[in-house]
Amino acid sequence: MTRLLIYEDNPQLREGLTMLINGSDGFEVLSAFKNCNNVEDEVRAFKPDVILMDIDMPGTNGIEGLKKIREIDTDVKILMLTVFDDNKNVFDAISNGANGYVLKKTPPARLLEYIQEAQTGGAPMTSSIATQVLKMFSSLNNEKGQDYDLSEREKQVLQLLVNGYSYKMIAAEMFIAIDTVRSHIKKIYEKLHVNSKSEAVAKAFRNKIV
Amino acid sequence: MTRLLIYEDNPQLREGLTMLINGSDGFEVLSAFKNCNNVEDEVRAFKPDVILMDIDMPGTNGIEGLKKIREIDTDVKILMLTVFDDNKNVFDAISNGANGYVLKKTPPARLLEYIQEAQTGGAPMTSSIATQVLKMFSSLNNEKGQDYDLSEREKQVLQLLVNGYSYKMIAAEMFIAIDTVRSHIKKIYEKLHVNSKSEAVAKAFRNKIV
DNA sequence: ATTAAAACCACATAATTATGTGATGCCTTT
DNA sequence: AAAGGCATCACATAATTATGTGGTTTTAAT
Repeated sequence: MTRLLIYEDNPQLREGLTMLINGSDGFEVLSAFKNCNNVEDEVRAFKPDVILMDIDMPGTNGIEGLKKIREIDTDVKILMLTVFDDNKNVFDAISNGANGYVLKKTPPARLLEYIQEAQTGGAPMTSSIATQVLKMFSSLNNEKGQDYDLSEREKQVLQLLVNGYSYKMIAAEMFIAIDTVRSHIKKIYEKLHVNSKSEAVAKAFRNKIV
Repeated sequence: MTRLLIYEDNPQLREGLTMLINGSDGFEVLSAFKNCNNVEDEVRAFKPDVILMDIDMPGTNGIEGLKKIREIDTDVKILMLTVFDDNKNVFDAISNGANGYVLKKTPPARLLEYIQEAQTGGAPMTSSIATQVLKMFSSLNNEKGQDYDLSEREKQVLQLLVNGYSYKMIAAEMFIAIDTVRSHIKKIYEKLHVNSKSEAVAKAFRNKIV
């Protein structure tokens, strides 16, 4: 038996969801609330398996509710409900430990499947939401800016700078004179348009050169 | 009519998929191959809507095949097939522009739905795969290590260091004496266990203090 | 063959950074 | 009331870094 709590401000939808779920074998709605004002107490009291959480609610919105719940319970499965596949909310929901993210227009049969999947450790997502997630994901990992035409040797030096090496240590590490290290670094600064070690290090991180 | 290419080294599965899809209204398998050796030519020749790509193939594996295809065609939808929800492959597939990622054990009816969803811009994923993705995602963004008990003022100073400010500039920016800046920085070094500006900057980035 | 870039080295000087030792006032916790 | 952390400032010195000028040699491109 999957035991649920529902948070949804729209009375029709709240009633509809409750009826649908209670009318299905293996599911039971413990209670349904119209806001998240006392979400911590409610979750503690009912100990549900799965929570359906509307994103757009007056007062404490769904993301806030999600955060509150995650502070006191990291296990309960939380399925976010929304009308839009809104980029910002998807990101926030995922970052804060939502287990799934589905559109409200999901057909009832599908929704029950999603609930079940969430309970068994899956991460059900409407495929349009999944698209958003993948886009964010690949953009996060593929934007590795320019490499500023650093030569191999210059990249090595920059890498060592990033690792906190002094000129002297770099010279020893690379078996070259300290003046050569200076030369390389001067060239690196020109190419990166900076004029200090820490700026170079910062730029290296920001542009994922290292 | 959704037109597909299939890449799958296992003859039984290849045949099975072809039969299944060809036997379904609205789907047509243009051709099925046992490896990706000539994937570019084949994609160019057939111009499919969707490609089913097995991950684990001898020779050019599915990830390599994916990369090859994406070099010549960024629009065709590519659905990765795999037996395991293997972390590393999921990551690579997503980073390289796969449109979906489903387990081979997906029931036939579901698979057809997934193909359709992929074609219409969705990102179908077996929910266990989606779980992986969400985990990677939130680990990427939530691991903000310790904050090393930096005071507010120290955080400000560190922030300015990261932005490439010199002591003099920090003093001006914060309306304090340069010696005070030194004090703060000395304390910061102690707390971060470093002893140079660039190490502090690097640590700030690595631990997402800034 | 000439050019250009990269990699290497040297000397010199100015600026910045690192480190130590003190000191004062404020606020919070004990 | 005392203790500790925080924020502020001062003076001094050593070390490191930034910058300029000027080289040689090797390698790759035109």
